Amino acid sequence: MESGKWATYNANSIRARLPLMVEWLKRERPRGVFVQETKVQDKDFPSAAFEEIGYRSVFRGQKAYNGVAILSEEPLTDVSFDGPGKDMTDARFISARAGDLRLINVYVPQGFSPGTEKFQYKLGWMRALLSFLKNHCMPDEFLLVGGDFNVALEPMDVYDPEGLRGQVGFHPEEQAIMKQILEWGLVDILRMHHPGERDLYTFWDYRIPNGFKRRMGWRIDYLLATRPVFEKTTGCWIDDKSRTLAQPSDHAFLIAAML
DNA sequence: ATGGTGGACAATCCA
Repeated sequence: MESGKWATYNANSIRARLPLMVEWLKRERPRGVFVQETKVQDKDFPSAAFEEIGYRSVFRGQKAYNGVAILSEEPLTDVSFDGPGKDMTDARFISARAGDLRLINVYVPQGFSPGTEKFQYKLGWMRALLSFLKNHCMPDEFLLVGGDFNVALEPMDVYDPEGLRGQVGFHPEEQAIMKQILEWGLVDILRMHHPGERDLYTFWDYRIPNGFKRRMGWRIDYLLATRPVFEKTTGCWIDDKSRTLAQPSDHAFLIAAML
C-alpha cells in the first residue's frame, strides 16, 4: 500500500468551498479525499481546479442536494455508484480503487427526526450499506470506508449526551446499525488511535451561535478501515483549522495517515 | 430565546 494520508470532508457545496479546499490540499497533500455534499451537477464539477494542483476526481452529483466525490493523486479505477440506494436516486455513494486500496465514500441521509419518513429512509439506507458490505466486500481485503454517517456512536462523541439522547444523529436505532457495520469488520480509525478522548468533533451546527467556539460539536464523520488497512495506519486526527478561516464548512477535515 | 446560520436556487428545502 502507498504511504500517505487519506481524508474525508463534508464540503457543504464544493463550489462554495473550492478556494478553501485548494489551499488545504496544497498544504496537506493527502493521497486522497472523500467529499460529501458536493451539491453540484456533474457538468459543473470543478475538476480542472483540482487537476491543476495534481488531483484526479471522480464524482456523482445532483441538483442542489447531496453529491459525493473522491479526489486522488493516483489514478482512480473501477469507479462505481452501485451501492446501497441503487434503487434510490440520491447521489450518496461512490466507490473506486486507488492502487491496492478499495475506497467507499458515503453520505448517509441526515434523517430529520425520529418517527418521520426521513428517519426510516436513513435507517433503511444504513441497513442497505451493511448488506452491501456483507454481499460485496471482505473484512480481509484492503478497504477504506469513509464519509459523513450522520451518527455519533458514543456519549463521548457529542457535546451533550444527556440532552441529545434519542435525537436524530444520536439515536439508539442508528447507533445499533452503525455498530453492526463496525462488527462486520471495520475499525473506527480515529477512536482506536484516541481511546476515551473527548472533544473529538467533526461537525458543529451552523444554527448554534458560536457553536464551534463553545465546542458544541458532534463526531459524525468517520474513516473506517478493515483490519489489514488499520494495521498500516500510524495516526488519525481532525483538522478543524479551516474553521477559523473565511467560509468554513460546518464540518472539519478528518485525516488518517498510513505507512 | 419556539429562534438561530448557511447553501442552492429561485419559493422553499435541506442540513
